[in-house]
Amino acid sequence: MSTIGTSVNGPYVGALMRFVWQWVWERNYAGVADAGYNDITRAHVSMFRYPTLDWRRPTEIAEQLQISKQSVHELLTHLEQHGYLTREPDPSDGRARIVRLTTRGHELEQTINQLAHASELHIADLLGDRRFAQLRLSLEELRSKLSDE
Amino acid sequence: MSTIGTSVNGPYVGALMRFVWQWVWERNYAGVADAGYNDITRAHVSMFRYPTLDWRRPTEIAEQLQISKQSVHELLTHLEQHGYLTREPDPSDGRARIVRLTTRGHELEQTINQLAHASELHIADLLGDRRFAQLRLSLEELRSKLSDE
DNA sequence: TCAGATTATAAGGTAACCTGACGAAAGAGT
DNA sequence: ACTCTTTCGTCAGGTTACCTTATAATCTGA
Repeated sequence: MSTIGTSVNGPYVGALMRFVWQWVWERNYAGVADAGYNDITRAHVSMFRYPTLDWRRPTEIAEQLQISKQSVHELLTHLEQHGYLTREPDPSDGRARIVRLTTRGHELEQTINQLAHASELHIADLLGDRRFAQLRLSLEELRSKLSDE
Repeated sequence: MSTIGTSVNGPYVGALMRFVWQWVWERNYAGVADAGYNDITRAHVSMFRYPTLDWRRPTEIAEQLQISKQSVHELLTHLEQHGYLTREPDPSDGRARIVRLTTRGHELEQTINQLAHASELHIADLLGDRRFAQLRLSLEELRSKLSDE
């Protein structure tokens, strides 16, 4: 029995996207663990999905991850305790702090980015360049239109 | 700043799929809540993503949802307490039980299926029939190849 | 027949979130 | 300069959705 929901004409694209995304995510997280990062969880890894954690403020991170400031605070505390980053006072705002990645943190970030890139290449390879480009174009259009609503 | 990870040539398709899938999922779950189902959570709704919950065994459900039997047990207990299903003994196996949807459970299932279908139509509409068909074909191919690995 | 597997369930634990409240600092209006 | 409101990070405490381990009942195969 399939694990994918079905419509009249075949599986739902929503369900298919969930499946592919989960495959990528599992692969990427496993890669992080295999690289020797055994003191962080999935939630910590997903904080790195942005351009970078370096020079960012906790509140800003919370908005982009769509989780509460408190959750971000806890995740940052863990990463700080394990030597991935420090939180320094913001010279331009006495209330705020700024996240600074340590060398170890930069290495982790680079590992995560390389894994994401490798998964991307893998998918492109399975689909062929032409269809991969079409896929990305359609997905970008969906993202753009859906975020306008 | 974008909430989507970027590669050299644009956003990662993995990140884009997460975005679209989350949009669909939020919309569907909101639809369930709007239909008046306020005594169930996201976890309960996701149990209905399969063909049907009717006539299924808890262990079977656990395998397909990829969660533990205990988690399934708790979720089923909640659904049973709120009148969506009953668990009856399996005549062919004294250890096992069989999930039976009540009328209320069937109504919920139908609501969920209609919402999923509506989201599918919405996406098809945004993309146009031709590109939607291409998208589904590519996603199906990815699912098929990825699950073979 | 009886050892081993499998079913549902119980008990207890944990990760990843949440809300609400707070002091400190910033910014706006008077 | 002085309040008023907002925003920042943080603390305390709670919930949800999972998990592992264990167990009684039952089934299965040698």
